[in-house]
Amino acid sequence: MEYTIQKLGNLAGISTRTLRYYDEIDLLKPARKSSAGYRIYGQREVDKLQHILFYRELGLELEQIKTIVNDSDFDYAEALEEHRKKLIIKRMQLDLLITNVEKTISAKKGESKMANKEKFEGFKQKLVDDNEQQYGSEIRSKYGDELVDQSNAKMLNMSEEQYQEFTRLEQRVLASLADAVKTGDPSSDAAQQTADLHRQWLGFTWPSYSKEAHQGLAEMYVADERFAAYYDKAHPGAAQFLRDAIVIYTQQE
Amino acid sequence: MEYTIQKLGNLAGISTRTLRYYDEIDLLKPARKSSAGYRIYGQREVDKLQHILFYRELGLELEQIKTIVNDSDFDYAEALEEHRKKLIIKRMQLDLLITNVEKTISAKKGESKMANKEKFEGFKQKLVDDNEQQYGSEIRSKYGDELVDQSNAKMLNMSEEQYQEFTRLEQRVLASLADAVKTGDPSSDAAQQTADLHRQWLGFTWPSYSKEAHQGLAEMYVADERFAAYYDKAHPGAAQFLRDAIVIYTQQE
DNA sequence: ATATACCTTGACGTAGCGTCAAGGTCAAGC
DNA sequence: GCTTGACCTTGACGCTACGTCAAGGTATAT
Repeated sequence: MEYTIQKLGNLAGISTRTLRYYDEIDLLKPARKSSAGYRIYGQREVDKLQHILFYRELGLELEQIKTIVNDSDFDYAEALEEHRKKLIIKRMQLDLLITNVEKTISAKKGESKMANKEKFEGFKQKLVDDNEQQYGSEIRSKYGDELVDQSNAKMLNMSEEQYQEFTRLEQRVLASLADAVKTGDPSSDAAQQTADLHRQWLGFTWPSYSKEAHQGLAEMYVADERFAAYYDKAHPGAAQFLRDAIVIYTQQE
Repeated sequence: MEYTIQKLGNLAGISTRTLRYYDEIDLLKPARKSSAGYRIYGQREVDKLQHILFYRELGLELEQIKTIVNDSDFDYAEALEEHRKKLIIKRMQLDLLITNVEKTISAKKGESKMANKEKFEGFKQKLVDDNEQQYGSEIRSKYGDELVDQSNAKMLNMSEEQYQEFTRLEQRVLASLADAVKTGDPSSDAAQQTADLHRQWLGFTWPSYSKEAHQGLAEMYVADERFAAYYDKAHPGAAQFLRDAIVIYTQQE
């Protein structure tokens, strides 16, 4: 079986540009070229591409992948181990960043607390009550900060209407999912509509949309039992179905 | 006090190239230029640079920083909040990556080699079968399934005993939570014990422990209804309670 | 006058492609 | 045999935040 560039791209779910780039950097060369100069890929290239994409999924750099897939006796175990360390470090840095950002947020919030006074009225009342009771002042302030932090982030930033729309949308996702799952086909219109509703729903809590993030969340739906349980309530296997639909949704266009 | 480009660079600990770049993108213009065309910065620019570098430290993009430092009445609180969300998402993706890398490592290392090989063979076979038919989104989704299946062997990589302990631990978290919530006090011993169990439970699915991650997850328990529903099954308000307990737990030393 | 320390603009390189642009090729229908 | 449209080619810019030369002008001390 032979493939032109686009056929291989469709098969693997990547763009032709990507394949041309891989050719350019000698990561994946076509088996041969047709008389007209077209790239022709064979079965061996399909197999090799599978390996490449697998390692790409793991976040390895293409240069690394090149050595891994070319030297069959390359110590990929060590390469993966090194990669893991890098990722761990990256995550630690991210954690540091996040705490710094959070500190800044709560610090700035402290200054402008008065401005948002009314918004926080209810929470403040609760805080005061709590304070009166058992928490020591130190814990109280931290706890309070956190509470305000979280509330502000998730709910208080939404207006009442927004919040209602948010929950309504969630219901629609569930209803639509229940409908779609009956078709049994994640690429059906109904399923794709569900995925689109889901994307809209995400818009309420996520700062911006990205296919990658959407797909990443979809993976969590099957990987994490808590998510799975939530969707499977509607219909057994619904989580998996939703995940499939989202994958297709994000890969289109 | 006036500064040439290098003096300012030394003062702030950044390169002259960086300053020239900031000039180029209109992030930080010099106060004036000397007769020979040298960039001359004044005190105002020093101050502004402080702000710029502060936000840079937090990982914001220069474009964002530009709007923040130029519009004095820009809502930087919201910008920071959005930024935080982005970072959290990034962290989730990183976590997913890391677990996948780890799964791959242990799969390649372990004796499950054969199983994996078979899976991979089957995966390749499926590709061949698929291409006999036609190309389209449906196939792409299957392709995705296989990839995920393979890398997603998170549970399969656990031994039977490990898995049983994992589920047992989860039950203990729920039972302990049900107990603790009756005290009504997230700082109570019972609640703190629950948080500790929860940390142990995390150890099964998370490669390494960090307070930030633990706390981040706790926030999700209340922010995301799916998590909340899972814990509230045990007792109404249990999710909020667990989150409070975890916050206290992570803030202790 | 010369050395040297500092300044300028310009331009390429980075990772991994997305996205035109200009132009050749192939199969199908008329 | 011609047109159309789908598919192919190479080439080149764009994206982030600069690092790193390079070629050449300027300030200052000796």
